[in-house]
Amino acid sequence: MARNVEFDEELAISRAMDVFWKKGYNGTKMRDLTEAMGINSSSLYNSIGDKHELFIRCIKHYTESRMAAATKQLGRIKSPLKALEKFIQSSVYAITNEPNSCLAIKTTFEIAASDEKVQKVIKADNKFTYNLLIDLVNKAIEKKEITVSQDAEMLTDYIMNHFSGWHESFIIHQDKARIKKMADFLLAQISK
Amino acid sequence: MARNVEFDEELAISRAMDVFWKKGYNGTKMRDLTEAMGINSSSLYNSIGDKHELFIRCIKHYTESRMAAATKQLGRIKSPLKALEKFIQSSVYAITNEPNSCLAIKTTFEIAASDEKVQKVIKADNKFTYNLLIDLVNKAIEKKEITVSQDAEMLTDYIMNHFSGWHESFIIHQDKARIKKMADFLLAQISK
DNA sequence: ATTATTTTGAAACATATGTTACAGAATAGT
DNA sequence: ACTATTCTGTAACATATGTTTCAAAATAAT
Repeated sequence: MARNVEFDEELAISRAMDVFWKKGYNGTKMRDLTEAMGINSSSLYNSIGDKHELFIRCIKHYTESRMAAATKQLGRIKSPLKALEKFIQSSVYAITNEPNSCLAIKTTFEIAASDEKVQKVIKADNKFTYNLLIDLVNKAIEKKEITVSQDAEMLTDYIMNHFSGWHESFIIHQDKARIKKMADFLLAQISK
Repeated sequence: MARNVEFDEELAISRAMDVFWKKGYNGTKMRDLTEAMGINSSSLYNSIGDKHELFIRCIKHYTESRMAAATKQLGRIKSPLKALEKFIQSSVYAITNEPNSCLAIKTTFEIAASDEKVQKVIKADNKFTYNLLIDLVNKAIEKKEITVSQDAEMLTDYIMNHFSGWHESFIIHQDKARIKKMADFLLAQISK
């Protein structure tokens, strides 16, 4: 028996996410957010909550979108090693072509250590990727597509942990070729 | 013909560094800094400058200390591969025992992409480590201690780029064993 | 059409924040 | 001891910042 929300909440979250992505949590001001979202702060507080709650929504949006994309992309690939390759190559593409480095990694280094709620979202995202990859690694080991190590857990960690270094490298050098060479070497290492 | 500065500037910088290290650039307030440094803002502005200049001094202090420590530690080791091992093991120790993750990496992800002066310091630090390591890698390749690849530049990048992933992992899981296993695997990979 | 309820916009609020002003204290060189 | 100069502490300043207030607008259900 009353008025409905006027703005598209998902679109607004996505716009806010872009601001946080570029400026970080502490670097983003409420006025940056309301301007980008195209709504007034009273509407924001009324429908979503304060800055921190909005940030949580934004990083959830970010991580959930990535999860959906990864699941979709890897689903149809039969060879587990080929799927791993695809995942790594997609990461390289994102790292070297997106305007900002990964929001999850930036958030991890900026505030995850001191913000429990944020850490929970980051952990969930990490766990998802870990589960996705360890499944592939296990299958690849079974099929003898991977023989470099039998320790699937370590190997999954090992693979995953390359991405933030690649982001770091790209922030510093903006050199796509360097990232590609490292990725090729990683792939060569695990493909034997 | 006048009064001298009362406080120990290097000590004050070191105290300020600890605050930035823990809270990040945007998360640190001037009053956090003056309190930790034990001086008031007029002395700070009078002797060092504004927040940004102080930050530059702090990250320079951080990176220069690390450079000195690395040079000192690796100088006496004869085998280049052993020196690489030592560097990696020292990094693992720092990552899993220091109260905050690397200030240079945190800074890279927080503001290096949008702050030229900061980026310059970060680049210099990166270049120093790169030069230190590529020298070892080249010598190790010459001595046939490393045979996994002949591309010293790529291999140096490859080794260096593990550290931020290990930091990320430790922030998320606080599990020393996971970092150690990855480091051991990396060492096994390059030691053949 | 009325009503009860919710959303929205403009403005304001309380506090935080980076920085400066200035008077007095301190001191290196004379 | 004097003096010119610099440093220090207190307080304040101007603006930024996260959040709230409240009246008016909108609308779903009756």
